[in-house]
Amino acid sequence: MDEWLKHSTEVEASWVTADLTIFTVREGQLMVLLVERGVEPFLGRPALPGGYIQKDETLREGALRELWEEAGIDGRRLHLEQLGAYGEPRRDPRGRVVTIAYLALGPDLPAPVGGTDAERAYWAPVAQLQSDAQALAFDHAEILSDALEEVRTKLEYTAVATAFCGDSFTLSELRKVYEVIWGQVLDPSNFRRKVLNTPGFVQPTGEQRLPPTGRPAALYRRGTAWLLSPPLLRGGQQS
Amino acid sequence: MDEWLKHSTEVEASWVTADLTIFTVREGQLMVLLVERGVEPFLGRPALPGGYIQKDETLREGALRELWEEAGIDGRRLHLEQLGAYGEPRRDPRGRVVTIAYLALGPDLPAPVGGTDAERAYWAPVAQLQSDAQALAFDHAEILSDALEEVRTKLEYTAVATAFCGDSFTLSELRKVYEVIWGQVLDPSNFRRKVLNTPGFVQPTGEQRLPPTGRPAALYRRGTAWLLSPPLLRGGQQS
DNA sequence: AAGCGTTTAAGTCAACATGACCTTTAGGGG
DNA sequence: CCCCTAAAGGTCATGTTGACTTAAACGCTT
Repeated sequence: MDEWLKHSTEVEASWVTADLTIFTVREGQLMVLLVERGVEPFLGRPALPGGYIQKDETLREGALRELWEEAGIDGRRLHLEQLGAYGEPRRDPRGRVVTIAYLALGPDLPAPVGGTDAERAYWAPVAQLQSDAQALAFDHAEILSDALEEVRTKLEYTAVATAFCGDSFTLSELRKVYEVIWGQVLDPSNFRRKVLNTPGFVQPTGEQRLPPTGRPAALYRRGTAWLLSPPLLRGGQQS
Repeated sequence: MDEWLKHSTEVEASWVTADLTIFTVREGQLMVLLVERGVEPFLGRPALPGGYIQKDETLREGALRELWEEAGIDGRRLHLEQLGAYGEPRRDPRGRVVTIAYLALGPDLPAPVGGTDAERAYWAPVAQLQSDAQALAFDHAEILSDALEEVRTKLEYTAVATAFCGDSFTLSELRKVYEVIWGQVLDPSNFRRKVLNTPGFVQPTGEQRLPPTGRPAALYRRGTAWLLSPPLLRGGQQS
């Protein structure tokens, strides 16, 4: 590979990893999947799941493989999108490691199983992590923060909220996703009106679901639209 | 570095590059900066400017350095944001190369000077490139397409349009940015009302500018807000 | 079976935002 | 001095929003 280096000896090979920020809504909270590191550096510290990209896989394939290896989660049914690359020269004490951060979203996911490196995988409430962000390994606190901001924004102008719901869901469940992630209560009636008036956001299945108490709720599945127009803005809704 | 590889011999080091999609508005068109490649592969083919990230620089610093080396443009005054990572295993015939794509925006920029690798740098109209996208080297057509989509969307809900204008600008100039990038004509009066009613989007300088013909236009500079609320949606404006 | 609590569903209304269109203002050039 | 042009500002019918109220449909209790 050395013959490519023409102008500078300052170029060197890097290791490329994929790290995943996996969000789900559980018990009325936004949760993120963390692993307890089983190897140095940051041994024993919580971290986002991730690992090295292999020779013949795409970045996305690598992210999916790490998700499976480290937490036993099949990511093919999750919403998975790239967040961005993080490559500060000293973000990893071992050398130059550039990580490609992925954002994954899913409905209330199964409890993760331990990974191959004897890591322990578990769901952690995001709200609680914000206070002591120092706990996370590498620059994972920054990645998590960016991921959260990304999700909050995307809720407004895409149908990404449906990724947190199952195949069919009630409007209350969908609203709960917005409320948990935005951290604000939304008016049920206005929320319903907006969602139903946004073409392609959701479509009724015709089925119903019985809540623990109260009137049955109609079920919906996600519609064909990804971009919402008009968007669902979190503005000054008070109550 | 080899002691890190525990589970697989399938991991190998990668080369990490930065590629830039630099947009500007010139002559009523959206233009992108291209270079004619001076080395193999894709010798002589147009490509986005870019090159290898060096040992001790951040990804962003590398992007800025390549911009300077390949096109003689000082990017410190440009809006520069990361687009994402592109890492298909065979995107570069020389081996595993992961590129971090950056999006740069600037006001009508000076004609670029040739780069160090005897590349010729020039502005190309984006609209014209869409037709024969095959002309670009590597996966740069895909990167360009993603960059364009990103800019179109960000115009709606951020003040990024001001990055295409100089330090002070008229509302007509700002509107022209939207019209060129969205490819649709906007009503001048309604555009003015929306921009001025969006808190922090622009602020008046008190100065005026004389157009070639017509009434003098008030000058504005960018305001303090980055996110626009309410956003400037491109919906069904007809005329 | 009548009443109650609860949740979904649907309606009301004033305030505000939007798109289409029109009028006025302020320059330069003939 | 009139005309052309572009900026600036106004009008108005139509939609959308947030706050709030009312109706419907279930289980549960009495």
